[in-house]
Amino acid sequence: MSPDPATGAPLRRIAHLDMDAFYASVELLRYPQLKGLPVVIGGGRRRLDDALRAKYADLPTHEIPVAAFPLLKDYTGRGVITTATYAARQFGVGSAMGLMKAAKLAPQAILLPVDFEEVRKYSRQFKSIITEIAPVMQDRGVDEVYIDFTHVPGGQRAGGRVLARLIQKSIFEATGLTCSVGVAPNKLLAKMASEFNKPNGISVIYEADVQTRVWPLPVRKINGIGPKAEARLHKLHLHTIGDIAAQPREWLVDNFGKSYGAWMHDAAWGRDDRPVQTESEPVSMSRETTFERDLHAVRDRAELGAIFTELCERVAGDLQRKGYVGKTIGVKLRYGDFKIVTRDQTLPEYTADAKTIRHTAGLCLKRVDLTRRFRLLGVRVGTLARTEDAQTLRPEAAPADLPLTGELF
DNA sequence: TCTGGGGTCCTAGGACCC
DNA sequence: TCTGGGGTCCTAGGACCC
Repeated sequence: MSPDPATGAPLRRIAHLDMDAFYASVELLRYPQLKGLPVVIGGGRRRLDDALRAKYADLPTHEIPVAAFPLLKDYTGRGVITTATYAARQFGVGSAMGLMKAAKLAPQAILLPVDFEEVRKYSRQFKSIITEIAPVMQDRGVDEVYIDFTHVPGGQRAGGRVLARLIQKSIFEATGLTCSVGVAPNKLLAKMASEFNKPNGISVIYEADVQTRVWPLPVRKINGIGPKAEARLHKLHLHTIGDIAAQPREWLVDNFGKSYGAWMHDAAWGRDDRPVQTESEPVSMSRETTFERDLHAVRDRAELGAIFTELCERVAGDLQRKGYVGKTIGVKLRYGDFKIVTRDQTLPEYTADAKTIRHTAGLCLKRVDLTRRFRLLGVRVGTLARTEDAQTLRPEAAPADLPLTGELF
């Protein structure tokens, strides 16, 4: 089953590779004594492990006694789980779950904060191993990629399984990290397939497998069907992907709209011709923060002003470091009831200047209801261009000498 | 003591232009 | 003189993903 017997052209073979419990696995490299134990990564506001590292500064990290690690039950504050080890998942905890809720389910689990530096280091490393073997790779965040196997030597052997194993093995030998791979005719199916055999597994599927291996799955397994669409499908008595595939396209279009309905029909039939894209330009950059307690624009003005300024400075720093400027400045608030509002404003010129961003974001803030307490504040810059391509607003041409710190309005 | 942070894409209405 | 159509930009919200 390598090339198409009719045309002789190679079969399209797309892989999706997903690092297993990536953030947690990276920590286990540093603390191998925690292997097999329930470990949860997340939070990070209280750096419980700072104390740990300070206390055992004279010991290599792998010799720190297990009993010394911070436990989930001792955590207080807002935050969610980024990743849980498979041992921790046994307790019913997993990604995106609130830490306080998780603490009730797995009080004895060890809790470590996210170490972005370390995670990014391993992310770069595993991706460069992949591109050395198979150059057509698309980034999908820190721990996932799509890879086009179609024209890679050996990419057709056993439907891609041989190449998948080579990549898996190369990553493990270089880093000690495992991953799961799905190989399929397209990205949509590859993404599903990579979940079939986790962790450290490989799953190969063909077009002809859609009926037997994909149709029995719940609708949520389609990447792009989230909780809202799932609920609507359930109301229409559609529970499996096969249930969707059995509906006429027009019926789906009538119920879900021209674009989403048609896409859903294609997805249920395993059809997807999106290319693996090796390059992409960012659309926006943002920074946001959730406060330890809900804040009020008037009563907590000084604190909010400082946070606001810092968010603007960080976005500006991100833009400058990465060589971008933007034209649309916006703010985001999340109220105590979790309702989100956004306001934005487009400038006549591009900028990456903290003061200009701060001033414009401040104008946006004036347009939202600030009488209610809120839990999150964010600053966003969109409509980006590379600095060297853009006609930018020079900082000294920005509205001068406005109160830019400690002042929200 | 529910519910992070950084993104993308889509929709939809109004402004504005030809 | 009774109501064109297309196109683009801007803004706000929402779904979804990792």
